[in-house]
Amino acid sequence: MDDRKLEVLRAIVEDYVSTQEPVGSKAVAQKHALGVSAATVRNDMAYLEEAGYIQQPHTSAGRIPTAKGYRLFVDRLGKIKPLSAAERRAVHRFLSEAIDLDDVVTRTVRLLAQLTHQVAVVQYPSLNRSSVRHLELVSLTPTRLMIVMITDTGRVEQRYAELPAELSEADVLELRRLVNEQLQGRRLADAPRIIAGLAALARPELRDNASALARVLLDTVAARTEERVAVAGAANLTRDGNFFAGSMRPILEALEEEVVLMQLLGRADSNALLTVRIGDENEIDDFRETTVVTAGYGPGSVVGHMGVLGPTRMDYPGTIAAVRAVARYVSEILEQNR
Amino acid sequence: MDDRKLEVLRAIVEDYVSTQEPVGSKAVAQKHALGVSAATVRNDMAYLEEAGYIQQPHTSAGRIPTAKGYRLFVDRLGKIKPLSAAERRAVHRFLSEAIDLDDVVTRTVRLLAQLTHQVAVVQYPSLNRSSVRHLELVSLTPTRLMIVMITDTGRVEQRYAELPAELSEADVLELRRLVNEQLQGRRLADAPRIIAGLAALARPELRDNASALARVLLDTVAARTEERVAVAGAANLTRDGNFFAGSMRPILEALEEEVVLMQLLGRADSNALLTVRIGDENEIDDFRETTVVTAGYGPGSVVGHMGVLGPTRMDYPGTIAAVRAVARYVSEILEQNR
DNA sequence: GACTGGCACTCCCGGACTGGGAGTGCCAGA
DNA sequence: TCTGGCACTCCCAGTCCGGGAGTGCCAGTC
Repeated sequence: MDDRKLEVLRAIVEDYVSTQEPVGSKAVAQKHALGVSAATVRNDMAYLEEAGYIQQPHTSAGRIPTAKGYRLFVDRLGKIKPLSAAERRAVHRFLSEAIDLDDVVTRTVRLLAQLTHQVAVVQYPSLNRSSVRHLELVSLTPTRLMIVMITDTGRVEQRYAELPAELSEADVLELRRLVNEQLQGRRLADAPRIIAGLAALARPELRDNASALARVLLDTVAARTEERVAVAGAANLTRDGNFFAGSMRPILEALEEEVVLMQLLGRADSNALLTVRIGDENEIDDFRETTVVTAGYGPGSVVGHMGVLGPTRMDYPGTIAAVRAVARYVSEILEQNR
Repeated sequence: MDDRKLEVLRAIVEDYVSTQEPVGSKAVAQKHALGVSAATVRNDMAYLEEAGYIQQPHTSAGRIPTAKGYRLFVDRLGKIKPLSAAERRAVHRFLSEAIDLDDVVTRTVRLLAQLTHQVAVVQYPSLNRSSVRHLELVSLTPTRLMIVMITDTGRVEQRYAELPAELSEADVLELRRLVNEQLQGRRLADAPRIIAGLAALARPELRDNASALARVLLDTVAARTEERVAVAGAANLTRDGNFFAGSMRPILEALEEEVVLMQLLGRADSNALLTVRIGDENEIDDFRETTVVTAGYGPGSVVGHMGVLGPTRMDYPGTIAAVRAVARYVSEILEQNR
């Protein structure tokens, strides 16, 4: 495939993204200074269509890119356009004002939605990849205990335990020391094993209570592996003709299904810094017309993913740059708060 | 206004809600067994239109209710239809499986959306109306302190404080005792006053650190009066012809603006068990075509509001029943966890 | 006086039709 | 290999039109 054909493809992608209308040979020849006539462009277009990069909505209409065409564009043609200095400053300031983890995530997801004009999705730092920073036990009544777990990524989980026997304040102190000794600094993925042996380490008189506590702890670290995600920018779905009414419904529904969102984010290859899945590269049926751009973030290692979701016809260079920049800033912030 | 006219209005509201189409005199006379002819119904309709309860989209079309008409329907004609026993059981089971406050709110908002087929909104228990159950101080480094505040409604807030001087473990214990002594059981609304006097109560050597801590505490209880809300069921906006594309955008946008949502929920008269605001009774422009049904909830006193939001053309008896029932169950659950 | 059947009238809605325009494919010539 | 020309295709928006649903009013009946 020669260079000019690639240029024609680039022209089609760029024009179609900005106008949302099939682009014809004449427009390409004129606006993009290829130095050839419309007829020549037509020949190239015929080739590109044959090869599956573009298609015609109907005879005698202009061409629009296929998923395969976008893929080629992203891989070989799109030069990522970095954020402006002003944008970078704004991102930085907005994120550094966050007061806690919840706030970081909320701000991040809004920022992404605003920068990209798409729907943004941010996964909370995964519990599995976090470690225990501190466990707090608070005695509510002699037989009722509140457990608060704080992770190094700033997540706070709380649970209640009903105890089989009464517990004195001194007992609570002892249990608190025990669980912290055993669990502090440990990765949550390793926690279940440790918790299993916990009761055996307590004084015999405390053993019943300790195992009740262990059961709840186990639930805290394991069962709630279900991950949380934040979403923003749903209104962007209605942007110009982003989605025609018909295909909007299932997407709005999916946005409220953690499972689906996690699939979209998680399928991202964790090794890659940034993943772009275009159209039917998403294996979920409702997202055949959708592109998902995701990036991992975290202090050092990846503890979660974030991304945006929009029509395949999106501004790839801009979107990719925004997602990458925001993921980096968030990682920095988590690093600082470590 | 005689009884038959009211019956005609009821027929129009009910038919229009279920068919979404202007209803004509013939349909009313036939289906609703009023024992009179279509011509008579026409006379009544002319009266109802004159009085502002119904209107004609255009000459020679059927009638649709106005906001005033819905209002009359809700106030005088709608007999609330209670949930079925099966529904009640399902609600109860689903909510009682919640593991913490976050989970209660998440489940509640989904449940409401599903029961009513509308957009549901649930406010987290207001910090202002909660009291402090426990304050936990965790020393991260000698000059960095994590503060975790737990309220009696189960909310957990965390903050970090940078300290002017180093703090020993014993000092942390002392401060923890001090702040808990002073604040435990106090309502958050009263907390700022108490916190202001906090530093003065500490040992002179701890005073600088205590006031740094106090500043952060103040921020925790006061600044974050900004309330949180959960939303679900946005996909229901696309239901049949619920909202025409044009009016959907601003509503999706509003759903991501806490401020607007709080306005919608909060304007609810706190004394009323249940509030229905129809069409232009909402003072927000984008919600002129929208009805909001809200209820307060809480253990004993009201600590937050929940509700649903949909087109004025909604199933009032069913929606009202659902909101009321869910609010009651949630209140019960909070009562139990107190 | 309240109700009813009849009737003329209004207006929306969907389908059929049409002309213009944008874009294509192909071909012959440079 | 590229280009200008040309016939062809098909969408789109506008117009026109008939059917149908619903109304308002009126004169007649109980």
